[in-house]
Amino acid sequence: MSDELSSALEDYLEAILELSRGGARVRVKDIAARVGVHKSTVTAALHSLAAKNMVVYAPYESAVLTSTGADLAREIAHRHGIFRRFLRDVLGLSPERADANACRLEHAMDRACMERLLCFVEFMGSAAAGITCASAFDAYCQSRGATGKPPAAPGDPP
Amino acid sequence: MSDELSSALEDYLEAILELSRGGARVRVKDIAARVGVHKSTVTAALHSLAAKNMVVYAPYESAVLTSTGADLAREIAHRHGIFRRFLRDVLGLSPERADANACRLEHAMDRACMERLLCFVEFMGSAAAGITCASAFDAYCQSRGATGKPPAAPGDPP
DNA sequence: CTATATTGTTTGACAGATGAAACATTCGCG
DNA sequence: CGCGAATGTTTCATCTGTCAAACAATATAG
Repeated sequence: MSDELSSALEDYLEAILELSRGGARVRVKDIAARVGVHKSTVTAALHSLAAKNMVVYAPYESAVLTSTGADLAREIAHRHGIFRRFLRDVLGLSPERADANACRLEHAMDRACMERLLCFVEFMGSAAAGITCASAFDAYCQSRGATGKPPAAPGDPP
Repeated sequence: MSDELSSALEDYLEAILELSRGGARVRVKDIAARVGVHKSTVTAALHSLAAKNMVVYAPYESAVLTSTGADLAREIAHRHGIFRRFLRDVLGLSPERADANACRLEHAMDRACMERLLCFVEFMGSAAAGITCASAFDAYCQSRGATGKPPAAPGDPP
């Protein structure tokens, strides 16, 4: 009933946005593959999103984001991108790991924090800080963590 | 069956750890109050945690963390602390907002990322960077966001 | 020591997310 | 067109996490 979507539904919305970028119809099969769930789960999610006016959905037809849905999807993708940049460019993690973590973090931070984080990422990307801080951070990491790269956590992909 | 706990169970574990710091027995009522759920939900969670060997639990008795459970609880609390420091000290958010967000973020980042983030928080807290970067970041925020504090997001507590 | 207040548990209901399998539809080729 | 492959949907079952209310145990005041 609430107007807040669950993480799961946010993921579907994001997937639909990405898949619709190419212009082709958004297939249940492709959403399922992207999110990593069964097709029937996608159908259920589409019903749920339609009930919340996030997509227009009719059986056997391509799901289309409503303007509300598209706005939300863009916001989620935006959050994802901010986290990815932070993890990759500021913390220096691998793109894969940055992305995998961004996928989960994107659902957990409120708007005010996100804005501040975006500011910070941009700040660190600016000439002034980028050079000063980034290299200083790297040196700092070297000085205490041997490689500077985080030690591969047992059981985690590299 | 998996050895990974859900966010919900991680929250209970963390609550039990905090509540047991005082030395007093950990009451279902207090866990419920802290996590913000009904008492019966806590009982169910305790059964679940006991089945995963995270707590030793017998009806009407105080739940006690196993050593595995205590380790995990400490790790979660550690993550919480790292995020809180990052949000408060680096991004400059209010302690309340930092804590509220840390509560959710703590379940979403993998170990390698956390270690790197910890490094970063410590780096930013060190004399070298703390002064240089923090004040530069503040200036940067001022220059683009009017107040430097993120604009109050509609619907969010201040 | 008992009555009462406090605390904890059980039971039953429900919503959300998921998978499997049976079923239905649509698409594309010959 | 018409059949078979690909795609999508329904139905059914399960698992989590949750609450509410009835119930049970414990603790405490008198």
